[in-house]
Amino acid sequence: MDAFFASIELLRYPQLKGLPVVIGGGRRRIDEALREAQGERALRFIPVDDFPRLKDYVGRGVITTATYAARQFGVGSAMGMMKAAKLCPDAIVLPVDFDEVRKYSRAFKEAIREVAPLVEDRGVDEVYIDFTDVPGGQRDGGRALARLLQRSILEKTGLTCSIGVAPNKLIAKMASEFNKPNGISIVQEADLQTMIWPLKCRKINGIGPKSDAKLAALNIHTIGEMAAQEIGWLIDHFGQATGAWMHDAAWGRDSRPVVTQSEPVSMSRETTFERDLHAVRDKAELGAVFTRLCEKVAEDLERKGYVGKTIGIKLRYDNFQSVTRDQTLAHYTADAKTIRQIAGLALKRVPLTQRLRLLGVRVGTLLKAEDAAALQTRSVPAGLTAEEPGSPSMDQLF
DNA sequence: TCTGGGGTCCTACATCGT
DNA sequence: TCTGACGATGTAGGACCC
Repeated sequence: MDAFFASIELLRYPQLKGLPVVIGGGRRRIDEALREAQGERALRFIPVDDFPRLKDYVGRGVITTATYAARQFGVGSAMGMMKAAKLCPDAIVLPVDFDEVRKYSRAFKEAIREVAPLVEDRGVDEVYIDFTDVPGGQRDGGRALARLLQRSILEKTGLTCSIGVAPNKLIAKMASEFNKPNGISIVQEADLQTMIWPLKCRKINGIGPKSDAKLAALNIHTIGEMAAQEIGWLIDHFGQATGAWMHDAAWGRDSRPVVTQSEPVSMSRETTFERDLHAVRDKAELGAVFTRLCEKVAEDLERKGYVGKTIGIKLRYDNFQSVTRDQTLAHYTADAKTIRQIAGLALKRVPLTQRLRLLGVRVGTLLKAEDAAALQTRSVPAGLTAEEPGSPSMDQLF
């Protein structure tokens, strides 16, 4: 298979070109700051000097993405806003406008599908493309088709796009990083030793901070050093599946197909509080947030046409430790009240003496609503529809 | 001064039925 | 009847991704 990996560059304010800009943080706080300064003026008309700066940012939140100018200061995705403010206090802060992002994401993917129909979704700004059977795809090693895609994306969205071309998804993804922004990189099998092996292990999609640290402790820092290890040695240290996968990855082997269709496994909603909340002292506030989260998950399920039967909660304490509790029902549901009730039971199985930073609700084991309707028997297990006498009401769960 | 939100996948372990 | 092996399933936690 021949694969492309394409990702778009999403910053769209021409007046900010070349400046350090970070996008992220709590959306509401930044929106408020912008409105205070600008009224309802559209972002693209705001003069550069009027944008809020990182040093003025107050509160929780992390950076979603940063311009290359901001990255020069060591600022990057997933970094806390407070830490970033120390590194680059004058960086401009922009809110994440998810509706806009989704709109451009759709246009980006449509533009690609018109040229190459086998596309795998990898989030809002990334896709894999199998171009094996696209007419003319092999011309100039794939470069001609990549250029065509870039042109088409630019025409339809105004966005630039970086593309990696390789024999499989693993290498295509790495290749796309070589020449950003708006670049094309081609990596062939024969380039493995010169182009891939010198890279840090962390560049492999699937090796995160934990695995990277463990590898470093074993004195393995580059992909080439990883490739030099016996597969058995990797399995001894990382387990059967991970060890074998690491060995394959280091040798540039990846047989995963481009998957054009997939079903969601779970849907969830979670929120981090402005301040840490206490289960007893902030009972009313927590209860209201909890109910709202359940309603939102139910709305999501309804809107997308799914039902689920594993209902779970997640919470994060003030020390950042997280716990989850799941409960599986005998039947599928998308009903907010049922979700609230079962999630409430799950919540009761968790110690609530410590302050809470985050609360989340999840519904898993999903099925298309129409498939579930065909399956569903009319009988509902006792105890799930009516409360038993003496059992706590939903308002008493905290 | 810490560390978002929405996901997927993997592993380990407990439990249960055969 | 007891015991062990084994697969299926549920649960909890964690790594990782965008």
